[in-house]
Amino acid sequence: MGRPPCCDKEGVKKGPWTPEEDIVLVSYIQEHGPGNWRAVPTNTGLLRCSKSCRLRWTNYLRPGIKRGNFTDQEERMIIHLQALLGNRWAAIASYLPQRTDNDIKNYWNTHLKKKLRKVHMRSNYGDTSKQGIARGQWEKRLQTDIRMARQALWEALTPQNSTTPNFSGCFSFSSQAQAQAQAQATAYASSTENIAKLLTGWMKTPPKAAAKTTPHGGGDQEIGSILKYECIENGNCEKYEGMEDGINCEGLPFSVIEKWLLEENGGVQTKDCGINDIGILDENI
DNA sequence: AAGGGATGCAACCGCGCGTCA
DNA sequence: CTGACGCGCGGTTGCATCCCT
Repeated sequence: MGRPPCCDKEGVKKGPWTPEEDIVLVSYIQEHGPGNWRAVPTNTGLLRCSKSCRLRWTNYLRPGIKRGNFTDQEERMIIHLQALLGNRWAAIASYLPQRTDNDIKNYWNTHLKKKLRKVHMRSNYGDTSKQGIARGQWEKRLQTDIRMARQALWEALTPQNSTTPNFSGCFSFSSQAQAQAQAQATAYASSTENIAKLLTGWMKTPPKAAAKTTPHGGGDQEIGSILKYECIENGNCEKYEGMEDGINCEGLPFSVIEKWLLEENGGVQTKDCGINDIGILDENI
């Protein structure tokens, strides 16, 4: 039953990628654009399966990926989105254009899960007489928020409501959040100097095909992808020209869900609605 | 300084979905 | 209609590094 694995051919290399392989892959994609992964190993001579090539590109070599520590905003956003969407990492990643789904998944599994469990234990065994009231109110509010968000999601995905802003995965943060995110963005680093150099050239002249093909697929993300190139070129990844706070990257007002998700990410306050208050995620921890 | 456990992350695997002949 | 194929996604694994004793 089931399809035979795509990578069980003899002579197919597995394990960590070497800088040389990276360069071959990047050069090929620079020339042909991402996509048609089946053809990549045969055309490049790489002893890797197509899947492996795609994964390496989308999770590591693709320009615009931010590596390094997650910001508080990103962290909270992941927590909110995980509560809302579950383990749909690709969907969550679409809200954090500079992060890959794999990165987010790893971060959740290694950091956030642990953190939330810890916080939850503390709240279970600590003095909850005061917290109980606050938690009850907060949970009520969150439930309402989730209902609204689901409604918004439903509306956004329903064809007749096509005027609703879609989930393009692109936000404009408040100035404080921007400053922080921008500072963090400088943490982007590639695995090797060579690749970084290669990508520098690549980013200066992104091929049309590359902008067309998205890392996660789907029409909405195409926009995010294109804007990513713009932001790389402009050197400003948080806010695009003509964008204002409260306006998404398409120049449309935020949908309910976007507003909700950003409400507490805007640097207004972080005390009450940080992860310390997340208590309904037990099934996911 | 050494070694053993814990941690983080890149990469692999299997499955589902969409497309096309 | 159906089966093959390509791609994307989520879960899992394995290895390198870190940290503690």
